Amino acid sequence: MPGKFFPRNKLGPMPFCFADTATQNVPHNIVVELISKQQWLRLRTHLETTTTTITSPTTVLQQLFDSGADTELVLRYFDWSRREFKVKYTLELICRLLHSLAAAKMYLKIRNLLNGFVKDESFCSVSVSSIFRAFSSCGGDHDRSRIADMLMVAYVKNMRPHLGFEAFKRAGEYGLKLSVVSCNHLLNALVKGSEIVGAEYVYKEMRNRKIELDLVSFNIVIHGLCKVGKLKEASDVIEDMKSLGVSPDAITYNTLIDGYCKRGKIGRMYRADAILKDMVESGIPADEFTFNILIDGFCKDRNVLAAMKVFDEMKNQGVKVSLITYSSLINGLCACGKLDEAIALRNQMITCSGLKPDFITHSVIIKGFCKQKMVDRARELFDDLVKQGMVPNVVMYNTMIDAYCKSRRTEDAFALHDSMLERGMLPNAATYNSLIAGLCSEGDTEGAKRLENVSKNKGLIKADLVTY
DNA sequence: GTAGGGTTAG
Repeated sequence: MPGKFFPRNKLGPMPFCFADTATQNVPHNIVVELISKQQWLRLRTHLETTTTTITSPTTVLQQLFDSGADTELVLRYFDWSRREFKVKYTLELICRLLHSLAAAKMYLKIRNLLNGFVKDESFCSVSVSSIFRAFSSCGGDHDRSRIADMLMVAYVKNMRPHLGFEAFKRAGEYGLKLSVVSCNHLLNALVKGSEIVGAEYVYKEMRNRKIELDLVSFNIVIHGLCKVGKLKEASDVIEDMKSLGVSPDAITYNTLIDGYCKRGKIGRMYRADAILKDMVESGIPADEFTFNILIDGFCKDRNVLAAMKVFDEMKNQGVKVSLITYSSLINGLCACGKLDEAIALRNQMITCSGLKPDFITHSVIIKGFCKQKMVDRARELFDDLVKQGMVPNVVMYNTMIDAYCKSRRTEDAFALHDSMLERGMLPNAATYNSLIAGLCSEGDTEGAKRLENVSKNKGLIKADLVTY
């Protein structure tokens, strides 16, 4: 039976092999595990009635399509042949498969397939526009829209937000309707990647295309605008959403409050407070996030007193106090040089709230001690952290090294530099700059020059960063 | 199926 599949044995999951490979492009004696005997019988029937010779996996796929084989079977063959032969099917055949899957409403399978494609470098090098062109040749509008929608999400979820953005634009050109949730995925990816201009474009375009924006869409857009300090615009979006019948929730208000706290100019905490009033008046009580945002905001505003008042209010209202709450406060106290109070608060946190200081809590206090030139106290905590199984990162090492250097304890600094290397951590420009400055301040110009060369050879020093 | 809060050295 030249050029035909035939069964090899009849036990267990039915295997079969390609025969007569001499005249074919199919590797010799490849055993295919089909899931069931029934599946195999169906495939064989399709092939026997439609073909006499098999030339390549691609031909088989085409023949399966043409014979009207059921989609499940075609997909099995598709997956298997890609795995076994490393076949790269043409875009046309892939589209054909996606469309039959869509027609069969096998959306989960489409999602899985697309995710697999998008993880593949060679698929991503194919321009999005050519993929859309291939898509447009078959299937109905509804299915095409759903596939485009899933493709966009696949790009976004697999760290290809630009391709997702591209897919969003092409979908518009082809008049394909995308879902809000998918667009939200894209919006969020753009905001996370600080591509706010892109996010604003998507937002406007969603409105143009009559994709009904929901609460999540608005919250993401507000976050994006806040992230780049466009606070007025963010407030305007809240008005827009209200007029479109979408009520802001705690996340909306918290995002805007945080925006003012972090990006606002003078009077930002006053503004933040005003938004809080709006929020409460709209019937949305301040939650854990709100309090934490305000506490951190006041701390960064160097107003620890106000932060403490918010903290008290938080406890009065029975809102859950967390490690984040304490870390923000401890950070505020450290930044003001109130180390004793910071330590007291940390102890209070452990005894009263049963919370365990984590890496960030430690970092904050270590940095506080270093800033106060209390390098031994910083070191105690540093060692403590290591004892607890936490691993200092490069920033923490650099903080300690810099403090040692500024205290004219270059030897201790170099000892830490060495332990950094032992831990497999790479010193960076900041490390070297501190050490070089330390050597200089001890009058070791030669040593400083040597180290500068080491640093330069690693390509680390930028001209404007040279410290002497 | 998607959205908000704490540390980043010189």
